[in-house]
Amino acid sequence: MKIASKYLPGQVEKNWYQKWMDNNAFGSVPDNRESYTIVIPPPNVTGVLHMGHMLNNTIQDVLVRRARMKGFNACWVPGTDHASIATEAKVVQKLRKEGIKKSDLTREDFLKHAWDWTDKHGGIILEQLKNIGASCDWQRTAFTMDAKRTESVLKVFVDLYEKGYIYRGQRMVHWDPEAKTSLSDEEVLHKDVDAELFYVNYEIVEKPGKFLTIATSRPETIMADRAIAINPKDERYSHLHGMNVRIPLNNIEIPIILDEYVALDFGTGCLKVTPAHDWNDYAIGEKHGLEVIDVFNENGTLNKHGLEWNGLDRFEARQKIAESLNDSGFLSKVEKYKSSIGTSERTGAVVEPRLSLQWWVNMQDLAKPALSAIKDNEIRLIPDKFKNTYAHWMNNIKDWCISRQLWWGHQIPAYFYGGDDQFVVALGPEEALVKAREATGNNQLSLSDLRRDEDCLDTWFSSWIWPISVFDGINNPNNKDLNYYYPTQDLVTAPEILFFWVARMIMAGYEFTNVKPFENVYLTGIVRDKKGRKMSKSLGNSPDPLELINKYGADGVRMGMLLSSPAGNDLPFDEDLCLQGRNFSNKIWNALRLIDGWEVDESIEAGDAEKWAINWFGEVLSQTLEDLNSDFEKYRLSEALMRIYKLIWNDFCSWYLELVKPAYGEPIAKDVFDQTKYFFDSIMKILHPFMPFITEEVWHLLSPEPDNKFINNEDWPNARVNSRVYLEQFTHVEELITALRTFRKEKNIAFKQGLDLRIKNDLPEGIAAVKKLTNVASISSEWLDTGSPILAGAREYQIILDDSIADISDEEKLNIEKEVSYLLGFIASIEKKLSNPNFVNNAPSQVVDLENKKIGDAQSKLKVLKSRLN
RNA sequence: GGGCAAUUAGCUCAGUUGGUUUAGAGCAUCGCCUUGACAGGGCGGGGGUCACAGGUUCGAAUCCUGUAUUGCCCA
Repeated sequence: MKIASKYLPGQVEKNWYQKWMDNNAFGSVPDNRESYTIVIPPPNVTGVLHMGHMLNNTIQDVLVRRARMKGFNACWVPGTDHASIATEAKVVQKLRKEGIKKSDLTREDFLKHAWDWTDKHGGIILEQLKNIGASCDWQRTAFTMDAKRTESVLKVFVDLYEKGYIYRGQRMVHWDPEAKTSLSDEEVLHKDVDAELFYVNYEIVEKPGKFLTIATSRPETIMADRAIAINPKDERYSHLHGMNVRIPLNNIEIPIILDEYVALDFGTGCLKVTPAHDWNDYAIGEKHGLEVIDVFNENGTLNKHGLEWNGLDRFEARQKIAESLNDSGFLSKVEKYKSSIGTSERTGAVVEPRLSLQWWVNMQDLAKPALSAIKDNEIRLIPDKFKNTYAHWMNNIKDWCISRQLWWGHQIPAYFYGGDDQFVVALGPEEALVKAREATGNNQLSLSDLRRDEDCLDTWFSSWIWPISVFDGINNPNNKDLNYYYPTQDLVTAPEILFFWVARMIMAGYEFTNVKPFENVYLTGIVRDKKGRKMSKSLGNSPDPLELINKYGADGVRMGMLLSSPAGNDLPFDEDLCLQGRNFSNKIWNALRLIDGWEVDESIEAGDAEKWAINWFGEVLSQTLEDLNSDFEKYRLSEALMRIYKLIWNDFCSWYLELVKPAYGEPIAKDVFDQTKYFFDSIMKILHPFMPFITEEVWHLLSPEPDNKFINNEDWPNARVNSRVYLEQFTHVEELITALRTFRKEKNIAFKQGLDLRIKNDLPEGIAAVKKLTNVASISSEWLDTGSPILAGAREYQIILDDSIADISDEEKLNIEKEVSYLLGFIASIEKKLSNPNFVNNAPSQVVDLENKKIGDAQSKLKVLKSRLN
């Protein structure tokens, strides 16, 4: 068969994925093998594949494929997340473009639009995962808002409510004026910005004409001021204790109060207290019994308290009000200063503190087992540097605000039969009615008297039970799948969602199943561009993974990503790495072409060089397999891949194949050929988790297997030998070969011209290999004074040359002199060490012996080099 | 502002409890070679006072202290 000289991944990859699908190659059902499970971090249902997914899912695929070959019943569960706020924002935006306002729609109509959108765009990302080779069990695909998952979420809500963890409370929350919803603490990102500090004068009521100056960054909220606070220790203001001031613009009188919280050195030392619009002011307000006046509407515009600025956006109002204060003489100055503001993780809007009635989960007790699980290594974090951060967060955990003023999500299963505190929590309306009748004692109550809570749940309230709910373990505890696949083994995700998701899954795992949800958490880094910037749509610096796949093949891109992604470290992505991956595919392809072209002759015997090569490579392979086990144990995937890369490119292609390769036109001995195929087969298996497509293709071409048998179902190769005899011999073989190659180069001797090699001592092991790779024509131990000396390691050789080229050139001389001076320096440094009595007396004897050996070796080298110069 | 981590070759990273030659790998770079697997190749080089300053030790990239820079988390 004639195989193309270049490997073209496009069609090969499509063909194999189709065959894998046709044969349900990744399907898993419980059997008597041990299970290995990964649940996918569900991407947003309407999302498209970006580089972060590419990295994350490639890692999962490597782990799953390897587990499959290691004999586990491996199951990778795919699925998507409804992504409440993100999806709702997208749908609102899309409707706006069509001229439809969300506020004009009923909940039902809006949800219909949202489902249409989901049906249209949903699942695209799962199809894209197939392009990268993801070996998911597609029959288990789940969605956080499908029937089973929805039922699970409601059950969990009811359960936690009945246990007393969930409560309703009027509290300060983070408010996103763009999405018009509350947010959890975790959904708020803090950013440093350049802001302005406005110095505003408030007239002192008891001293007309006298003013008190306060510094504020938010003049638009002054109408809601309910006090001016000063530190009781602040002597500058002690004469004002007990007095009042008048708010500019609305002339309302408010008291001057004393509170230790006020910093003496910030601004003027006077703080305007606006309980409705600042977390700290709220606390001060509660302490001093101040009224809470909210000047904003839910979309961040000013309301009726905003006087003439009623209806104006908060930022515009800030400028206008500052101007107005200035015009009326109340503004004394404006200063620039650095400030930190909270923004919504999803919409980017600046969040407002807002007092409102929300649903909360008390986290104190849930956090306890989750904290000790990580602390006691019952669940491993990889890398473990995140343990501290995790512990810190868990120790300072606050209650979780789970209600969102959104429609796309799981509607809260609470039913009101009266006012805000008259409700029941139930799985459905009928059950709610029973409970409501019980609660009221009114049997006349009907379904139409019940009003379901309008809000829906935080997205993470469905994903925190994901490892359980994908196996339907909430609805059917102890079902066969759950018992078999759960707890799962590895979770692969980004550190950014360690608290959002991972910590909460651990809590949910212990709370709802009494066991941990997974054994290990592998935290990937963030994919960045060459300049170190995070890849994002808005920067336009994120390559499209699918285009990369077109260019380099999925295998090439997978390798590119994995080559430089140690756990927990950011990945500075560089397309050149994919190029390296593509080149590697081509290298493998051409090794196959070489073997494919060999003619086998059963009647010939393997030569010494070939025999030596087979023994040597057998040891290299075994050694690599051992090293790989330890790499995987430590989740050092980049190192594992690099190890395989070097095994294939250097050991297999550059050394082994060159050693067993028959001369042009000559046949190869059958046992050498079979051994070579066996080695090739093994290295394809080892590489398969990383580069699934080319390995599948080559494996099938190497020894035809039926199309419905796949390399991923083969056993992972075992180390066959544990000796290191040939590995040790190789050290000197390599030294000698390199020395001879260098010699040829320096003397400008063509490879075709055979060398006459003289050996001083015994014939080294593996000399046949040296002979073959360096074209040594004759070997003898007859030592001639006229021979050109060669040094390989610490051993001496000679090459006999015609007089015409035997003399050393100036260039050679220069090289030798360089080496001599290096050795002299080296010897001096060791002599210094050895002449130090403290070293000789204190260091262990092996260390001292070693230094003596070093010096001996160096001296004999020096001797040879000097003899060459004469 | 508080906490955590990092700093080793042009780039990305290894370097296990301090001692295996004056620190390794891949990529990049430079030179030479290349009609019988592969220029998407082969061979051979060059390149680092291990961020800086102290300290502990016979011995420090490795341990300690401080400084600087960067990143992440939290407020």
